[in-house]
Amino acid sequence: MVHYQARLDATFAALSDVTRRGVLEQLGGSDASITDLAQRFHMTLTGMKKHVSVLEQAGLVITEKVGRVRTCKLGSRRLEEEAAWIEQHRQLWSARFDALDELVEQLKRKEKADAKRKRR
Amino acid sequence: MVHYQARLDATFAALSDVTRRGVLEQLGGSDASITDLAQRFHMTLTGMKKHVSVLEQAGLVITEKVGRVRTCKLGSRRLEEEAAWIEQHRQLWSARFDALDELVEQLKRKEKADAKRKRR
DNA sequence: CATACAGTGAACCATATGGTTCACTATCAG
DNA sequence: CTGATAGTGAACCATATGGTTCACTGTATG
Repeated sequence: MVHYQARLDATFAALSDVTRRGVLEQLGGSDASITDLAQRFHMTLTGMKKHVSVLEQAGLVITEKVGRVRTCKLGSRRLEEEAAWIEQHRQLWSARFDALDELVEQLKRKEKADAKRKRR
Repeated sequence: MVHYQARLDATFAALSDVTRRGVLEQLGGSDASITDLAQRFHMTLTGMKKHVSVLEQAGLVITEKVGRVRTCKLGSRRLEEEAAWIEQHRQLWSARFDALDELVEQLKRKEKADAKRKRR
């Protein structure tokens, strides 16, 4: 569990930049090259390359270079640890303030509905 | 929704430091003064004050100074947005992997069919 | 009053971050 | 072969971060 804290550090840091969150959303739609991403976020190739490296370091993105183009796609890490950490502390909050959280209930219902839909 | 991104920035940045996550966990147990926290995390008062300020800025901690001691406790924000963001992207990840599974299944079925056809 | 204690703010330091330009390599297309 | 294209790495820059020390204010307390 030595790496656990460092990993949380890296992931939360990766997520703390609006451009990088945008890249993740973009890659959620479809894979993209560095050039694609650089254009979409109005940035130099070099700048985007750095962001992608940060995301790759955090395990959130995988890249592969074939020919001269490097293709980026979502990584295999699924933010379970981060979700768990936040959930744990959301519960702490809730316990302390003893208030019910409508949004999460909505999310849960939505999840269930999604799951149901997927199952059919 | 202009503030939305800035808030995510601030919160994820606040969570990206191991000391600050520690402080949140500590405050989950009980309220504490700056001195308490500084001692527990082997840091100067000034250093801890900065961390607390960052957490307060992100709305994760509330402080109140009475007499000469400033008491820190968990704030009213409960990480709903961050949980929602992560959950949303966990689902994206999942969706992509489901799609991949489906593709593999299709390939398998196709292979079987091909094999059958060849055998005849 | 005198002294100790809790916190604060300014200044400083080293390192990290987010971005650029520029020079370069490697690959693709004609 | 020639040019254009995609990416890379080094150097640079401004600002942010995580920490310190030091001087200071305000509050308790003997």
